[in-house]
Amino acid sequence: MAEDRRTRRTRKALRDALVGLVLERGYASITVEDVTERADIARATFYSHCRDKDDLFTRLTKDLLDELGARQRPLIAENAVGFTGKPVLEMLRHAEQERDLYRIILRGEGDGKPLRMFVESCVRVTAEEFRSRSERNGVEPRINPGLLARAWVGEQTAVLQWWLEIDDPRPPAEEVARMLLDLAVHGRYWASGFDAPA
Amino acid sequence: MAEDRRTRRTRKALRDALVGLVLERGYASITVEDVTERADIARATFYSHCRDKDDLFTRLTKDLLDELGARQRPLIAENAVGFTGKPVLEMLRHAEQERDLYRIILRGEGDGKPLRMFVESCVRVTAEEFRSRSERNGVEPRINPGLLARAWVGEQTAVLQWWLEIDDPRPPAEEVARMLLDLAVHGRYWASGFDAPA
DNA sequence: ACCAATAGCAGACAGAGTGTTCAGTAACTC
DNA sequence: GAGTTACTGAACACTCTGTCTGCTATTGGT
Repeated sequence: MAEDRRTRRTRKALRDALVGLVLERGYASITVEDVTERADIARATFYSHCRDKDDLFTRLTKDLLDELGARQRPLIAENAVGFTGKPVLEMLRHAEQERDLYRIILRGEGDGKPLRMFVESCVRVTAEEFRSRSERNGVEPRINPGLLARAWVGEQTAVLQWWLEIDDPRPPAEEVARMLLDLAVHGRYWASGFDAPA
Repeated sequence: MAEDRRTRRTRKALRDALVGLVLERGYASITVEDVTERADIARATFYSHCRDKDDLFTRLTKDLLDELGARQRPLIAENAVGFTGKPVLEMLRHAEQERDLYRIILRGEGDGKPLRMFVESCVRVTAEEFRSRSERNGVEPRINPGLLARAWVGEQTAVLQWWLEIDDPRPPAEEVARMLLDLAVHGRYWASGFDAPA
């Protein structure tokens, strides 16, 4: 038996209501009643789906991460050989589709819990990617691998957030991915316009 | 007339109580009464100092940023010539002194508002630094300057957070600063152990 | 087309937390 | 020491939470 149509409709309505309201007014200031009212759902029904507001937000985040993971997985294998930049590009595309949910997560709504889930998930993937690339190419990292992974994820996350908050003519995902790749390969010094390392 | 001693004591107690509690239980789950109880202050007194919990947290963040700004300002001028890495090092030192407050801000507590204040402040400083360095050295950035500043701040922030959450033998601030500088100059490709750009 | 299962509804409930007020008491500054 | 000011403790109405109730209407399976 597939999921009941009513359940599907309700979950979708709750999701849209939460995302929209958080985007407009901020997570802390919205009540469960605000959500149910916008979703056009009885308050009691809310509680038959989630324990509370946090629980709803956490589920949405988890689903998003699962979906992102599924889309990135096939690209990560080939990326382990050289830097293809494909996993990042895929993330940018996914983020553009799910823009509003990404925005509220990246803003740190919900006391940063969803953001931490997001970052942790990226770090796991990245650390594994780095490790397998090192091994495959027989090279040793020159700086602390923990720091390296965090730095890269931090860079991605910050750029992603910046990019998603631009609303009118956003640079295309491909261009942003290319800039991130340039930054990775040549460093910030080069990117600022300098030619030789200090 | 200097600030009343009672006021000073109360503010300090509120600060310590808030920071401690948020660190232990998370921002959303603590009440004003929790704070006043730990601070050993009447609840009414709380409201004579701040409008609400958010207001208190925001003030603490603002004060922290002012202090950080004051410490970095003299170092930024000389950094505009070459990359000295001194402003970053100063931030690391400041963060180590004010570790717990930094930690809760960086975690995104308070729906990420303090974190956004922090990031925005860093971006302002960084963008200005980049701009003046370009001008002084007659070079043009090779990639979008907005992205560049965000990426650098994102990297710093992520590393800072990672570093502050390590509790036992934290690598010294100087070492972390050096790694960040290496990353900036040579890029992540080099840092992973590869020799030549792809 | 029907029927059992189940999702959703409206409304009521106690309990917790908020933000304000106020008269009384202590501590501080000068 | 006198006058000012900060803190106290208790009470207030209010909002939001999370749970529970009996009732209704959709739904998926056969």
